[in-house]
Amino acid sequence: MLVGQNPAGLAMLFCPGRDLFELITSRGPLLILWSPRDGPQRFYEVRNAVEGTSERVLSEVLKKLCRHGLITRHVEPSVPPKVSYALTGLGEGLLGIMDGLTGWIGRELENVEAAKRRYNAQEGMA
Amino acid sequence: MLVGQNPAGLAMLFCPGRDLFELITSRGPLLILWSPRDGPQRFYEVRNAVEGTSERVLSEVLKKLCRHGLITRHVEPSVPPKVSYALTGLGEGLLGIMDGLTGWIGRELENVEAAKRRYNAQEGMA
DNA sequence: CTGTATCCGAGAGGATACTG
DNA sequence: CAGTATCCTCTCGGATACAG
Repeated sequence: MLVGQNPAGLAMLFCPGRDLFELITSRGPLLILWSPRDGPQRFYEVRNAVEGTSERVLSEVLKKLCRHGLITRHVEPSVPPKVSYALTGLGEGLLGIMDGLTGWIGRELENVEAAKRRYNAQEGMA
Repeated sequence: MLVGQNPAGLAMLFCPGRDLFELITSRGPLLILWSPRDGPQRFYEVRNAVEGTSERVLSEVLKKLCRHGLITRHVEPSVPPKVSYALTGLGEGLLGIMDGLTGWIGRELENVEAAKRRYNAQEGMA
């Protein structure tokens, strides 16, 4: 089920791409994906960069991102082990798209806030 | 807190725009926003279009979308009442941006799936 | 028809401790 | 250093019943 009579292009989204869509739009992944944007990062670097995400979630998400081919995981067999994560082309592409969204938010935020104020004002009288 | 040392442009996102971002990326809103894309829709029309979202969530989300100025709510004072929801310019703009994302998913989905298969294959041996 | 109120279960995600 | 395991809370979202 889920979205039957909706415009095409959406239907496409909510079946095969559903999984991917949810990955992208959940809280953790975006934040984490942003982290290695300027070059590969070690586990603890990502953790510090994101700050506010537990290690449990972090490793979980990193695994997911790997599995979807958005980042790569490189292990250097030494003691202590060094593991670094880097964006793939796919991941970069996604970030590019998300820039569209963050850009839109940046541009329109003021309008949205204005709308909120108007809405609240209306509520006040009525 | 939340994202301190991250690249600029992100910081912008995760403070004032945070609220808006979360609205956009939660499950209900997107689906619901898509519904009145081809013209105003009544409450039950939206409900039928989305199918899989409870009335509780639906009315809640519609209210939020209203408050953020993404849709308008028009009440026709009759018995029984007729209420219709329509996209605003702001809402249309957002949908336009989201098309970017759905488009990307559409184009790259195959690559993502391929990456998954590769990942799983590697896991098999190792 | 258009909602609001109430209840409830599943799952996301945080904190902490421990292992290779 | 790089995780995994465990526990636990808290919010999201579904189902249902009822009101204007």
